Amino acid sequence: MEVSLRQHHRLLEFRGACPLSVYDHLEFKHFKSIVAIAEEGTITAAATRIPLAQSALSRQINELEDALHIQIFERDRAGISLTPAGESLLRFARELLQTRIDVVKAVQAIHQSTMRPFRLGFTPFIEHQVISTVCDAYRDLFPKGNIHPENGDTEDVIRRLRAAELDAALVTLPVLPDGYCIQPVMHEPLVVCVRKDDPLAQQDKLPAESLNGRLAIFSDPRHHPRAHQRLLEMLEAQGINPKISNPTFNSEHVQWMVRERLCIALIRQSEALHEDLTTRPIEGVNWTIDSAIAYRKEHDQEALPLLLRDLEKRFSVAEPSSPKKPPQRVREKQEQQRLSFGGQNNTSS
Amino acid sequence: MEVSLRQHHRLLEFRGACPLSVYDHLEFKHFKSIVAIAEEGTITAAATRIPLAQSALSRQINELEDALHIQIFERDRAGISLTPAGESLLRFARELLQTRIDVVKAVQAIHQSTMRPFRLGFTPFIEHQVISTVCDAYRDLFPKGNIHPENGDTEDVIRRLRAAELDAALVTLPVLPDGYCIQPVMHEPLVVCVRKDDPLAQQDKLPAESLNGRLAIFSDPRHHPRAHQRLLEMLEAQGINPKISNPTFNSEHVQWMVRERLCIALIRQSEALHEDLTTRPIEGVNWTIDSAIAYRKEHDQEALPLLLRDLEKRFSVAEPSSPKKPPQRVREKQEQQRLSFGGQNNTSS
DNA sequence: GAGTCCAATACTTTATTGCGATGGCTGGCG
DNA sequence: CGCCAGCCATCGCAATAAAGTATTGGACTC
Repeated sequence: MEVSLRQHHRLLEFRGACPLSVYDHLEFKHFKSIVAIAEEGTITAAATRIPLAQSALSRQINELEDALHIQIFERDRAGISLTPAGESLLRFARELLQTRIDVVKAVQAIHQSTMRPFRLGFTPFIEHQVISTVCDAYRDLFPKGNIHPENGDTEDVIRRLRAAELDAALVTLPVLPDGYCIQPVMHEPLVVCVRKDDPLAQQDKLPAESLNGRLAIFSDPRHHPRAHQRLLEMLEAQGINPKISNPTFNSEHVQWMVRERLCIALIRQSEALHEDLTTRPIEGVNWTIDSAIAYRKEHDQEALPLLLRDLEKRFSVAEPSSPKKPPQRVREKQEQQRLSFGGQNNTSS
Repeated sequence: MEVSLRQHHRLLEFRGACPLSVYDHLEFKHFKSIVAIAEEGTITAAATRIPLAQSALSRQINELEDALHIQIFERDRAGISLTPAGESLLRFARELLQTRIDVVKAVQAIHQSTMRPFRLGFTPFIEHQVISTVCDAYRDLFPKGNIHPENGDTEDVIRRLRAAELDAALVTLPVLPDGYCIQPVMHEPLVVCVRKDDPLAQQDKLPAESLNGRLAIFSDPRHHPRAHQRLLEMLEAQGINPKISNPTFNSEHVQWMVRERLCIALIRQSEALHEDLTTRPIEGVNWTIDSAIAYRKEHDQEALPLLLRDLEKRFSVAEPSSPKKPPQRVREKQEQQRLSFGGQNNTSS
């Protein structure tokens, strides 16, 4: 019986499974050693920090270099320094060590209480597609986790974020980066919406002065005071005196106002337009609506670091002005998904 | 002497350094065990695959769960299954194990021959900003590495990629995904460039039929035969009969032709325009120029997997139609870099 | 109720790692 | 010039951790 077991081991070593390989000689403890030596400058100093005996650390690194056939350090008098290979390895060592911490924290959180729900605030100005991308990312990372999106005005969302009633919030800039961090996710140009038969539509870019007295703004000071104020400042800097309309986030409403020749308005470039309307950029300026995810630096949501890391990938494949299609990964060989010059999808409604 | 050393150890355990922590109980070998158990369904089967004794594996997992205070597996009759926490952990385990392999391969390559240069092909249609982003990513990952960008026509670049004379290539789609893989990096809408005083400029979206007989194309069959053919097909599908001009990639040249009323032309939406010109989308279609990085599946460039991984992050922060600014990471609290509604940068030349 | 399959446990054996000591090397300093 | 100090590599030995062997006990099947 015991003989047959041992034979199995032998046999399996030659199967395609995943038996011993060179890579197995590299463990997280080696990463820690490498980081410590690189930071301390000597094996001796690093050893006291690990903590470990100097001899043990020296041996550990030598055996690693031997197993991997990589010379990580250059030993010369009075110390030890990184080789080019070691410098790259150091970079990855730091990254992976941090990832390990994030993973453990997140998985611990899932275990305790099957993970408390992730409370994601968002403001009315955030596009739905952005919210769903964030939710998808979360569910992909934590299949059994719960994510609770809740909307609210910017100040309200920020206040709740700061009060730890939210774990993260999707907001549009500008916001005061006070007590929390932000990571941008999308930038979208702002353009002027006019009737197609408006004289302004003749021009390709609208001079700022041509908007004076006609441009209405619909942003609500209560929904996002800083953005509202910033918008007024920017308009003033361009010599534009806007009409302050009743606030609304309803794009249909805004477009109706423009169609009725009551005003012209600023809208997102990607907004679906009524057929009587068109958009024009403003000459000499480059205003955008910037969406970002905000979170407390001292957060207690263990899922957050991994989610942020994943979002960096999600908001990938820069795709100007067509906010559809979740990020597609075409890594290994497969049907080429998108033949360019391809879709006949109508972008307008 | 020996006493003082040991005292140092004691002291340092309480410093902020990086002494023993919970996370250190999780090593790569645990990841391997978790993956094996999850895939095999029983500890016994997984143990023969690792290879390891069943008892050892059982203990290893139990001790890990104990140290991390995470229940990874659910033991019931007839086997073992993942808890929700375990499912998430499994995901990260696979990812990190692959990363470890990629890291070791890349660093080994740096060591041997101080890493052979990374030969990156690109075609004339690739925006310079894309190339520089890729080069930046490479240099960031491998400070001592060399990257050699070389340009060429699409077929030439693809041929050299297939012949292993290039390690990767930035190309515009479509290309036959034959023997190599592609990973998209950017999509850019194609629009029609017309004079501002052209009657067509009155319209907001140009009906396909209005282009018939006027649209000239400048794509070179030699530079990219498939894209050329695809473009012709797409035009034909819309009933557009194009004028075939002498091929050129010089945007100034194309714009000059349009300014001289010789034709109208398809250009990238983000192209800098002469002041007499403007652009209009074509109604009912959504043509884009798709940039992608192509590489052999059986590549021998060890830097490639890590570069691809990093590029997923680099081409981040979807930023419609303003191809500037390398990706900025605003992770930890710092000056909020971009106040929205912010720049007064002129996008046109 | 015997057979089977599986995880967990007890105990033994092996491997790893740690420690202290030593030697070689280099650079600084008297 | 030579001595000392600092550093890394190596060695022998001891402690610890991990793996292996054998066994137990539970649960399901027939």
